[in-house]
Amino acid sequence: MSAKKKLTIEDIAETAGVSIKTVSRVFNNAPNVRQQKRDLVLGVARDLGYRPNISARQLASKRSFVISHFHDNPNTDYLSEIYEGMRRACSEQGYYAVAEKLVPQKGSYRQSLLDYFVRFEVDGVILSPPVSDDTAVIREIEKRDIPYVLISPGKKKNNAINVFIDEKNAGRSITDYLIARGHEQLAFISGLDSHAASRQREAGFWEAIEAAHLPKKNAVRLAGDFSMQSGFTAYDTLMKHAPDVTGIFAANDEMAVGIIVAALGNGKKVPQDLSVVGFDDSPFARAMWPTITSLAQPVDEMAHLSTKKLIDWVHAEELEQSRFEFSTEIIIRESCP
Amino acid sequence: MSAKKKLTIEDIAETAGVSIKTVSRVFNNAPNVRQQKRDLVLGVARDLGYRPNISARQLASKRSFVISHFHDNPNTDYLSEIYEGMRRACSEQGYYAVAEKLVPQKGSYRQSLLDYFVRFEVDGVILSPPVSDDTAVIREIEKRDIPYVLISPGKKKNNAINVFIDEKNAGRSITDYLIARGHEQLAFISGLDSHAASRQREAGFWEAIEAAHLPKKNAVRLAGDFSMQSGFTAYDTLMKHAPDVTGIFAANDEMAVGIIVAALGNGKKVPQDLSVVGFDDSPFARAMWPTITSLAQPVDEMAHLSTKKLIDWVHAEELEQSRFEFSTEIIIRESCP
DNA sequence: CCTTGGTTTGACAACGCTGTCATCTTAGCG
DNA sequence: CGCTAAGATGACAGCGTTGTCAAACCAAGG
Repeated sequence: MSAKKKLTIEDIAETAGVSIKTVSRVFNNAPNVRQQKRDLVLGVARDLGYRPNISARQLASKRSFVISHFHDNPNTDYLSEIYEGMRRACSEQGYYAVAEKLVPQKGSYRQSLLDYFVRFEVDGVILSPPVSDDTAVIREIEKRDIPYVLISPGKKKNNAINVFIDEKNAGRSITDYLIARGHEQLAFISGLDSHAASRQREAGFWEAIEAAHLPKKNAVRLAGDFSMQSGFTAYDTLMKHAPDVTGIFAANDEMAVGIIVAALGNGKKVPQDLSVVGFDDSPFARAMWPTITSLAQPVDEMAHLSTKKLIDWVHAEELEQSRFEFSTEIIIRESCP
Repeated sequence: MSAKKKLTIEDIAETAGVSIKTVSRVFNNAPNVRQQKRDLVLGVARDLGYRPNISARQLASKRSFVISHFHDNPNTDYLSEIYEGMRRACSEQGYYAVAEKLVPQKGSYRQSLLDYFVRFEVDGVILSPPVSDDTAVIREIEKRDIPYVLISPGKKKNNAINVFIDEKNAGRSITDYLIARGHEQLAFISGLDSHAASRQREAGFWEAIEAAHLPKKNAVRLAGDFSMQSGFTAYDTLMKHAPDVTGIFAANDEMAVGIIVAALGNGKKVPQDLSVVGFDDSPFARAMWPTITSLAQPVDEMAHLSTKKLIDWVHAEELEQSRFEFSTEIIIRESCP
């Protein structure tokens, strides 16, 4: 219950017997400080429980210590994971993480971004789909020389941090998994063809079929649109045209739910009669029963790493590495154990 | 593409022909400024596009201009809505909205909160369930005299802003709706009894039955646990013991999904043979097909209003009104049109 | 027309930090 | 052992606001 007075850089400087500037250098990881002093200052600061005042830093350095995530994605689960990853990285470095939903106008998020820039200052920006594919937005950010991250962009940019997974490879590996579980009659339920990701996942599917030397006729492709209902419908079609299929790969979890519901309604047991795998590891995959085996992106980790690299970039004024590919993980659950 | 130099309070003072202090007063809505000057300053500021520098404000005023939402709720949809409501209110007043997930230790979020307070300064706090029921957390916040909001708290506090809905009334109104649609044989699927909200919703259910003068035997209650699967199971029980039921009220949307899936599998048509309503208006209610009629809380609005009131409180140093009850809305969809 | 006391306005010193630049050390070399 | 250049350290002036307190103004009463 001690009345902890607010510590300033001067308190630290005084008890460490150095100038405030040296303390400042230590806290900014500036070069040209003897290791011994660095340790001394750090020790004193820790003992006293000192933290630099963000506002004063901002004011003096003209930096904002704010990293902003611009998005427009209805998948709140995805957004939350990104936010959490950002928050951790920011918190480690004394930055603030903020998220802003952009509103499209005439097909671009540009105006919405400009509205934001009038009001707030940011040191770094993170863009997630679909904003990460808005060239007008990217242009505005580059014009201001703000370091930025593109999460899963349609096309990667060299002067930005790109974080992504290999969609094709992911489709390949989950199909490999189905095959490894003994399935030889497979089906792929596609999402909307306009989504590049769906097409790439499908490419992975066919690659796996080929690699396993399964005859082409053992595999079918059905068109879906990412909705539960399209999964439901796909099941009917499947029973009509390829009733021997035992393993299904749906391009997202919602369609997997639809398939399972249809199968259950049709008296089939999942996974005994029919195994199903999804994609995205969404809340649906966890809430459905049987729970759904699904392919997960390490979204939190992607956000964490890229935020860290972004802050490094802010400090270094130079981009070191521009591409970070992440590997995916198959979350094994009841629908295909 | 003009190189817009950064404006300071001095620029405004100069072109308005007043002192910087007067400009400051205007922007802080301080008393004792002649209306005429106030308008003059505001006009000049608008013309030049001036915005006060947040960091300088923070530094000089020792306020942080940060409102923080502490939570630990897996429902990201709910969190996102809160964040969006906060963000709008904050943005209107030049505040930053941040969200922080607290981690329980030994059953309390206290330590996690303290860790945060060591690192950051906040002007106001928003707590949502389950954090809003952690008395140790509330004590820490009160100890620091930080204005705070409790969203849907178990017990309301007089020296805090409480925002909530009347759960019982909500249960009543959605049951009324079922009855109004002509259903006379009803069932309620409960959630976990440990959740006060579930019990209150049920109370509303029975109140509606009584008000409609339906015989008690026309209504049954089945125990669920908020999971999809428990809804699925409940359906079987229902068919065994009360096959005449035509209208079901599930205490949340996930159980409603389970019920519908079971019914579809059983060859029943929803809503023709069986009507189902849920609660929470979650993403499941929108993604399922048939889409699910559900009761929605105005979460965004609740967050927006309470954030606004919270900021008022920060400025006024005094709490005006402590309770804000919100009314709910029935979102009519296909499962009970 | 002068007081009086409240209202309005302004001058100036903080606020806690970083940038700049000057000064002091130190290691390396002839 | 002295000289030099690079490295380490410090003094001090901002950064753009608000708080404090003093000064100027103004209306009303005597």
